[in-house]
Amino acid sequence: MAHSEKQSGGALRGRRRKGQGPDLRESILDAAEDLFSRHGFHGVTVRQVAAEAGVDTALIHYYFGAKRELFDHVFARRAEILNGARLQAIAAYRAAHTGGDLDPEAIIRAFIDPMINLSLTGDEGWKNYFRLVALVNNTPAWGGETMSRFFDPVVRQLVDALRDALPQAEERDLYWCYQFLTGALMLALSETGRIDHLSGDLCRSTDLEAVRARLYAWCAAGLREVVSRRL
Amino acid sequence: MAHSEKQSGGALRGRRRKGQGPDLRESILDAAEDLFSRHGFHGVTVRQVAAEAGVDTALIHYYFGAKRELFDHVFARRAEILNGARLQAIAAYRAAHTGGDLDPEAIIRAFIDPMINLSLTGDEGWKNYFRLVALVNNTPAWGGETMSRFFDPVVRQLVDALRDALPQAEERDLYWCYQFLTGALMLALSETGRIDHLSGDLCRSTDLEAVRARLYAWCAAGLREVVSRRL
DNA sequence: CAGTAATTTCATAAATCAGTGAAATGTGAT
DNA sequence: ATCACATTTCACTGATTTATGAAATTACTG
Repeated sequence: MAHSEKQSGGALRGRRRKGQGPDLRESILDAAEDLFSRHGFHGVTVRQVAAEAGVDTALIHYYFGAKRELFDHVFARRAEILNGARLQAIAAYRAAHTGGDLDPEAIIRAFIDPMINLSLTGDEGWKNYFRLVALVNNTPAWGGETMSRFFDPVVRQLVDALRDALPQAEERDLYWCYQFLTGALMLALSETGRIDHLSGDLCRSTDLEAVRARLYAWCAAGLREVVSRRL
Repeated sequence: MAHSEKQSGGALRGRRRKGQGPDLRESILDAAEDLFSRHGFHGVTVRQVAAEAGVDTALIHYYFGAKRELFDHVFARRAEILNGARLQAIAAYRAAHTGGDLDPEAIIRAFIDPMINLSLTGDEGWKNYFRLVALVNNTPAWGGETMSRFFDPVVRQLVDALRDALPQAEERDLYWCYQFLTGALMLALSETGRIDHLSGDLCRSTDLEAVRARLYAWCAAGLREVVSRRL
């Protein structure tokens, strides 16, 4: 059975893959990512995933086992890349400012930019993935636990850096600010089109450069204010 | 058929209701609200709703027709109350400040407070409802359209008031700020418990007074900064 | 080419789903 | 009491779901 973790590893990957044709395993993940991100876990059937990927449903079970395992594979696939990019961005900023003061806004940029940059590559897969993360983030039943499992380490790096930049800040406030930040960021990256309709197309959900610039300002000013008010 | 709109109106309500027993129609909506808010539309079966409400599945179809119509009834039920409270809060602030300057933060409060207050009543139904709205807000497939249908009018009132308070602001920036605000607000009201776990219980998702005070500061400062930077 | 293991397809099991029609029950008016 | 109508329950259908086991196919190795 290929969906056991042992054989899904990289050692056999070279042997498993054909020289030319499309990688069906990745095609399945792409199709699942696309559909799950739009309709949620329960809104998608493995048959639909199979149809979009152009494979038989049995093949999905062969590679990934149960439907929930397929979902977990989708969620995990890009998490490492994203976390790596974020950790590197935060570390790079810290390395470049060892002696002097740390700028909270720059730290926030290091946290936000990797996501926006990945989405701006135009890779539809990343857009789907961020929609999926936003959906999970707002799923009370198991979203919090899932988010924590994959993203807590990098969030801790963010909070650590913000604490170093704002040593007078109360610990609690940093966490609350993170929650506000991620709520705004996730919704923006979902590109639901609501803002377009609401503003009469004055704003475009897909214009992530507009989001980026304003989100910097929004979060940095919000953080400063929350920290400085004694609540 | 009771699920036709004609007979669902209020005229027959008095005759339909028994003098004593529980209102099964409301029980069904409560159960559906609870389950939909936790697992999403597709994550809930009509049978589950029936079980939680303690009624037969056929009764749900009798009252509400198809499953999607049930969902729409749940979503619409509290929307009017919420919109009324928000419109009144905005209007009240405007009425109290006809001559002088308008304070953007006070306008934001008028938009945020009704939601937090309703959630703080302790009525589990309202908490479920806000979870549901947050879920819909982050549902790309049909969430944007649904949100617009129910909440656009009150959002326009918010934007109008902010424009009056900040006449020098660019129109686009007001909409972007609204999006950031609602992303943070919806996530906070979802009370997913993630912030609790992340902060080592330094923050409590359920402590909406902590959210309220910080969200005021966060949004007001963010708005000022976004508007003042020329982007 | 023969042999072996991985991959892919086929057929189907077993459970569950949304939704329906008719019967049964309750309720209020006359 | 009886009639009309609203409500509730029961029994069920047809479609669809996840998932499996076996067969067929493909790719690689010696």
